[in-house]
Amino acid sequence: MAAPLDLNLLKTFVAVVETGSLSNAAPRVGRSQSAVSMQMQRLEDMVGNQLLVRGPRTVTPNAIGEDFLIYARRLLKLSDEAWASVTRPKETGSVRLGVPDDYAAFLLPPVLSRFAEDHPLVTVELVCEQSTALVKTLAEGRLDLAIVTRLPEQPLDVVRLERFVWVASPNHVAWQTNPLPVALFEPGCAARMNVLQALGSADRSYRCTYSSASLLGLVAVVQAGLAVAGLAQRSVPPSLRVVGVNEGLPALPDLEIGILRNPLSATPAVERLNDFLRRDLAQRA
Amino acid sequence: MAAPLDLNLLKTFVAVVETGSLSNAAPRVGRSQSAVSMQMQRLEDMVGNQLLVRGPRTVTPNAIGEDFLIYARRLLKLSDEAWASVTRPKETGSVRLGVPDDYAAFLLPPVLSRFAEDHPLVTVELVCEQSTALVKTLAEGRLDLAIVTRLPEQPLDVVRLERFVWVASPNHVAWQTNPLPVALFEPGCAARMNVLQALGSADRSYRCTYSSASLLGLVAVVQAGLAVAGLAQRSVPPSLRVVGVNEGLPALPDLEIGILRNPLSATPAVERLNDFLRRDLAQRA
DNA sequence: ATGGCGCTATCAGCATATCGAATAGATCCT
DNA sequence: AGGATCTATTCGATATGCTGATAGCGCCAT
Repeated sequence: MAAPLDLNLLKTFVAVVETGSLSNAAPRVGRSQSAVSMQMQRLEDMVGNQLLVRGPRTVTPNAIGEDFLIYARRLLKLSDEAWASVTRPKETGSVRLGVPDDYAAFLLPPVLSRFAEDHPLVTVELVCEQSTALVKTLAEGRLDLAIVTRLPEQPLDVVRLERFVWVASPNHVAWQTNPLPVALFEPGCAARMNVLQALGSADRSYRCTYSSASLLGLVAVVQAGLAVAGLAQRSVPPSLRVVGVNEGLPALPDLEIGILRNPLSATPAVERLNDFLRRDLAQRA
Repeated sequence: MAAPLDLNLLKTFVAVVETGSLSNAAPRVGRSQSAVSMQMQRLEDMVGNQLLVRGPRTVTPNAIGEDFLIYARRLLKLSDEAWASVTRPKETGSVRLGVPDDYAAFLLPPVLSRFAEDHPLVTVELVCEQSTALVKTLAEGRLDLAIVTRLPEQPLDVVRLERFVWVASPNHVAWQTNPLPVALFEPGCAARMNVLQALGSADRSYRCTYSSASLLGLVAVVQAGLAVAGLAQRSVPPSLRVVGVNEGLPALPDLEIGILRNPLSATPAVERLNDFLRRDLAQRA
């Protein structure tokens, strides 16, 4: 029997093939470009065959490399399964997580998907409300964790800043109307306060044409050209366009995101999700 | 995704479980006992779980270790397949291998099985004859390789020593008969010469009650209690028992095993099998 | 034609991971 | 009690893999 393959080399090989270049694979596997280059050379030396064709702009697998790629993926997957079998978390149970609905729509799905991968036995119940309502629901003990936007003067451990932008319909110029037609989230919402504060500071007169807790309602009004609105940049759907100072609108301050924790919810599952969210949100800031 | 597993550690883990101890696994993976000890510690640290239970004389997997063992074996097998896919030898063709029939019965099957795994496209034709006959067949060009027992004064590169023992029926005491009834292989055979030489040196009178090239014939005579015989220890079937100096029989010298090569057989396939046999026979000495 | 960009390959120096040999400690057996 | 067998640990050597810098090549825009 030959020496077993080095799965780290295989992981890099897969990343190179999937990204199409050594340089782009490097951050993916947490190595420098030169390390990746040498790893691939080493792998080819070990197996005694060329696996990759280096073009001027892209790197592609040759025929042997394509065969090998299938095995590489199978081995890495099986390695993951082996990990899971031996490090299988024993945490079960539910976590009630509160989150504003714009985050539920755009920020959370990949996060929760990754958490579920690592913690297949933990159930996450999602409650979508505005941040102020979440604070209240948590205080009443009906939530374990809540992702919230910080209100002025509210003590909150901020784990992330989120850009906050004006959005308008791509086919209308609602911002040229006076007073400015604005669609706002419910009173008490940090996003609403950000908008009003900016308009107040800029001495810009406005008219509130729509007020709702619903992100989708806001998007519909803006898309119809009836108003502009302030949204977290990450929440901006493709049907709207970002506008700003070029259109004579005042700059909007960033939103500050934090995680609140119910002190009475002390299960390992809550602990895990809390840690996971903290790390993930901070990483992707 | 976690870092991929180190398959070298898994290989060691499998060897430890299969041999039942760290010390016995060490030569199997080509490492010292201390390296094996540290590897297992490292593996357990990495996965965050104990996998092995260390007893005073044996090491066994715990429940988690048994789960992991299954994955370890699958990963190592898949790694072998990946190797084969990328280093698939293109050697095809046949190799005519001559071997004495006691080796054919007991020594060769696992060897050839392993060779076939690594060289699925090579066909091995097996010719079973006594060593002296094999030497002749090879010289006539009808064999490519031959495993033979060295005759006195024969130049042969010995790759292996094989213990040679007296065998008798478990239900009879044929060795107490005078003159000693002996079943022998054909004249010219090294095993036969070993027996006669030992008896001559011990000045023990004997009677040849059976002479044959057939291992099975010898076994039948001995099993019936009609004679004793000298066999390579590895060839001794369960139906016979090993006897020796305790029964008043002279010690038998080891058999010397070597591989002969037809100089005109220079194909890559012959080369491969030759190398493979050399390595394998020497390793299991 | 030239310069800039994007990419891989290579080199030198450094950090660290792994190894073997020696030894300590524990258990078992005679 | 002594010897054998086993695992764990320590220490020093060294092999290995890494990063950062740079050379070389091809492509593209001016």
